[in-house]
Amino acid sequence: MSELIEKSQNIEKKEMEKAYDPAASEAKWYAYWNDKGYFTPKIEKGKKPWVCIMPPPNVTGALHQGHALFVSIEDALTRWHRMKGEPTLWLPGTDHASISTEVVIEKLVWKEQKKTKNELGREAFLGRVWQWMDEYQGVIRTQMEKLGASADWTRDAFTMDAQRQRAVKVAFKRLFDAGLIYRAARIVNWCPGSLTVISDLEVEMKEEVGSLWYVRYPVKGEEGRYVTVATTRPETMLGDTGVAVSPKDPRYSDLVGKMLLLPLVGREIPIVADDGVEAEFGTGAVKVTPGHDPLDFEIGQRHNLPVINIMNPNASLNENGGAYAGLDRFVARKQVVADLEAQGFLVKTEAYTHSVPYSEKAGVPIEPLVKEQWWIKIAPLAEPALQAAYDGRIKFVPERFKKTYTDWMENLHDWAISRQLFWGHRVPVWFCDNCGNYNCTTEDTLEKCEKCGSTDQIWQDPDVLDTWFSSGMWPFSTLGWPDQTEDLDYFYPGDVLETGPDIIFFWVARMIMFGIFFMGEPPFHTVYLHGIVRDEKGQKMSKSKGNVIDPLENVKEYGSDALRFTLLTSGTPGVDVKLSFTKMADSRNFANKLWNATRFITLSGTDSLSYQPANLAMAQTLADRWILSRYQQLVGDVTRLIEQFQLGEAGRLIYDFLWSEFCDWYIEVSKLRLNSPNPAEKQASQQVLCAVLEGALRLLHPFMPFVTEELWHNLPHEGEALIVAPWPTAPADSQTDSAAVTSFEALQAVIRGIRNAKSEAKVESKRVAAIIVPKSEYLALFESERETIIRLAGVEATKLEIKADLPEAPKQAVSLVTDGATVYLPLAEMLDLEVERTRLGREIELARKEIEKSEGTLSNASFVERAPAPVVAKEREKQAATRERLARLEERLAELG
RNA sequence: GGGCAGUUAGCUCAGUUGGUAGAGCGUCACGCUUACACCGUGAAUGUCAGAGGUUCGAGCCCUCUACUGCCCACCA
Repeated sequence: MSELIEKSQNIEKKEMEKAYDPAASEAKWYAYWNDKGYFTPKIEKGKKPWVCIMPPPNVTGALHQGHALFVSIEDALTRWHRMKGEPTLWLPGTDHASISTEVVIEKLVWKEQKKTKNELGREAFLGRVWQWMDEYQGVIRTQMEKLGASADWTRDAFTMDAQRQRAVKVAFKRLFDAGLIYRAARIVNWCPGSLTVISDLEVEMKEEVGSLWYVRYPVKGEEGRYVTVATTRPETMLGDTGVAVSPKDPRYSDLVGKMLLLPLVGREIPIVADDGVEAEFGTGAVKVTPGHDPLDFEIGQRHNLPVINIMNPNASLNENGGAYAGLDRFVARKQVVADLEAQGFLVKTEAYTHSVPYSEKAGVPIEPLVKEQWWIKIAPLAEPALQAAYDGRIKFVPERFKKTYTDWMENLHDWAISRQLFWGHRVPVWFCDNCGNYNCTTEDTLEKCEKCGSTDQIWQDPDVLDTWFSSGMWPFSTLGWPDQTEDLDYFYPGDVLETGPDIIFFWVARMIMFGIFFMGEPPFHTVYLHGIVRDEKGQKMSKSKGNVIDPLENVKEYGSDALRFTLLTSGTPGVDVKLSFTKMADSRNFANKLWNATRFITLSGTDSLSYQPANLAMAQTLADRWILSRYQQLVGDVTRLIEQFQLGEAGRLIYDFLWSEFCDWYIEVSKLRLNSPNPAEKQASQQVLCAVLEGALRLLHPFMPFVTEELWHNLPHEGEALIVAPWPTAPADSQTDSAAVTSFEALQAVIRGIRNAKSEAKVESKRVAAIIVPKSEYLALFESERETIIRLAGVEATKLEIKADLPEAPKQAVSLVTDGATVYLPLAEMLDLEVERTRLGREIELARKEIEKSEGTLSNASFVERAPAPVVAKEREKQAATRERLARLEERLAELG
C-alpha cells in the first residue's frame, strides 16, 4: 500500500501513457482516498448531514452483480453529496444472515466431518461459523473496495457483533415489556429441511402438477351414505378431526352436526358448517386437518375441533400416523391412497395443477403444523409505518412501489420471530419450569426466576431470532443505539435507503416499523428501489443456470469505472438491467477517450497554467462561448437529474457532452489556436480546454471515480483531490450565450454539409475548393471562422472563398443549402451534372413536403388559436426558413439548366 | 384470483412538463488530419405491440386487447 501512495504523489510529474490502465489507477486512488480519511464525515453541528445506510450483504458468499449495482448507485449518490459539501455518511456493514449461513455451514460441516449440526453440537457448530465468518468478511470488504465504494469503514458494523447483540436484546425486551412480543401456539410454516419455522415471506409457491384425490367418508348411522372430500395431500387425513361444508350449501344442510367415520383410522369426526368453505370447489365438502393446514386450523378453532399432529420434524409420520408411523410423508401418501383404494374409499383421482409451498432456503415443500413460537404483534407497529407512507414522510422512487408497500402493510399478520436454529441472536428469555414464567432479560445469564425465585428449573430458550429482527434495527443499531451516542444524535434519521424491491417487506418495512417504534421517526425519507441485474439474454443470473457474471471479472477486464458506468446508464430507476458486454466495452472506451483527451491537452504544455474555473468571461472565440455555454447547461441538467435520482440520464448527458461536443468539436477546433505562434492565443485556448474538462470531470466523478480522479490531477485544479472538490454550481443565464450556441450550430451545419458532400462525391480524402455564401447575419461569423472551416471540413485553404454575394454561381459544382449559408463545391470534372440535378431535385422535394405539412398545420385555425404562442411562432419561423431554403435550391437547379 | 411493469432502428436501451423519434453496438463507404483504431468522417434503418378515444397536435394522457416478466393470494 505504501508504495501505491508514493506513486500517487508522483502522479502529476509522470507523462501519460498512450492508453488508460484501470487496474493501476484504481488501486492507487482507492488507497489514497482511504488513507486521507475522505470516507469519514466530520460531524459539523451547523450542517445537515447526508446519510445512507448500506444494505448489509450476507456473509454467505462473494459479491454478485446485484451488489455491484447497489454500490454503483449508492456510491454515486454518496460522492455527489460529499462534493456538495455535506457531511456525508455511507455506513457499511454485513449481515449474519441466520438461516442462509446456517445452511451453508451445515453443508460444509457435513463435507468436512460427516456430521450433522446436531451431532456436532451447538457450541462447536457456532465455532465453525465464526471461523468461516472471519474468512469471508474480509473478502466482501475487499470486493467493495474494488468497486470504488467510498463507505466509511471506520463505522463498519456486523449484525452479530457485540454492540448489535446488545441492541437486539434491549429491543426485544422493550417490545416484550410493551406487550408486543408474545408466545403462542399457532399454525406455522415448518421447514423439514432446515428443521425450523420460517416466515410466510420465506415460503415460495411453486406450481406443480399433482393429483386431486376424491375420498368418501361414511356417514355414521346411515348405511350407504357418504360425504366425498377432495384433497391434494391425502396422508393428512390421518389427522382429520372434522369435515366442513359451506353453510349455504343445500346439498349438505341436513348432514351438518352429524358424524362421519374416518376411513383407515375409524375415528368419529363431525360435519361442521363454515364460511371458509367454497361450495363451488371440488365436492363442496372439505376435510379438516387443524394440525396441518392454515385454513383448517382456523376452522378447527371456530368449531373446537382437536388438533392432531401427525408429523415428526423431518416430515415423517409420528405415532399418530398409526400404521403409517415412521414413513416419510410422500411414501405415506402413496400408501394411504393405495389403502383407500383397496378399501373402496377412493372415488376418483384427477390430475391437478396447484401451488405447493416450498422453503425458499432449503428447497423442500414446507409442512404447516402447530407449534409454540414467539410472535410480534404487528398492528401497533404497522399503523404508524403506514401513516408515514400515506403522508409522504417516506417517498418511494419509483413511486409505484409505495403501493406495493402499503398494500402489504395493510394486510399484515403477526410476525413469527423465533427460529429453531443455532446461528443468530438467541432469544433473551428464560423459561421457568417451576412457575411457568417467561423471564426476559438483557443480561447474558439469569440466576433465578424473577417470579418464583427458582434457580435450578430455569433455562434459556434455545431458539434464535429471525434474521430480519436485527436487520430491522440496522439504521440505528449501527449508530450506537441503545446508547445516546453523538453519531445517533447527528446522523439519525438518515436520508436515502437504496435497495432491491425484493426486500421491501423483509427489510424496508421492518426498518420503518422499528425506526418509528424505537426512535420516534422513520429512519429515512426516501426509498430508492433498483432493478435486478440480468444476463445478456435477460435471464436472472443464478449458479444453477451457470450464467453468473462475476463483477470482479468485469472489473479486471474493463475496469471498475466501466462496470459502474454501464450499470448506471443501462436503464432507468427500478427497471431491470441487462448486462451487456458491448456496453461495458463502450464504457471502457469512454474512459480511454477521456484519458486521451486529457493527454492531448496536457501534452500541449499546461503544467504551468493557473487554475481557473469555467466561466464565460474566459471566452475569446465563438467556439469558446459555445462550449462554455454548453458546459453550463450541462451542469444545470446533470444536477437536476441527479436530484431526481435519474442517474442514468445524467450519465448519458455527460457522456454525450464530453465525447460528441467537447472531443469531436471543441478539441478539434482548438487545435488551430494551440498551434498559433501567438502564445497568448495558445494559452487562452488551453485555459478553456482545461476549465471545461476539469468541470466535466467533476460532474462525472460520481459515475467514474477512478479515471476522473486520475485525470483531474493532471489538469490545473484547486484543492487536494477530486473526491472532495466542490460540485459545480450552475450559474444563471449570464453564463450561457445562446446566440453563440446558435451561431456555432450554423457553422457546424455547413461543415457537416461539406463533409457529407465530399463523401457522396467520393472525394473525402482530398481537400476541395469551396465558395460559401452566408446569409448576411452570418457573414462576419464565417469569415472569422475561416480556419475552422478549412480544418474541419477539409477545404483547400487557398481555394476557399467566403462571399456576401455571388453574381454568377459556378456551374460545375455541388451546391449545399443550409439554413445559414449556401455552399458551392466546384468539383469540376468529378461532378456528374445529372447526378447533381437529381440530388437537388430530391432536396427540393423534401423541402416542399415539409412546407406542405407545415402549411397544413398553420392553416388549421384551431391550431393557431389553441396552441401556445411560442409553438405557433416556432412553426412559422421554421416554415419561413424552409421556404427560403427552397428558393435557393430552386434557383440553383435553374442555374444548372 | 388480484396487482404492477415492459412491448421504440438488426441487438441493448434512452426519450424531461403531450409539439412531426435518439444513443451505443452492429452494418455499409471512406480515412493513419501533430490525443485516442478502446479512433475519426459520412451513410442506411423505425405504421414507437394492436385497436379505439381525448386533443389543434400523442411514443408520451384515457379505455380495451395481445404477448412477456415480476409480486401478492388459506380454493381443499
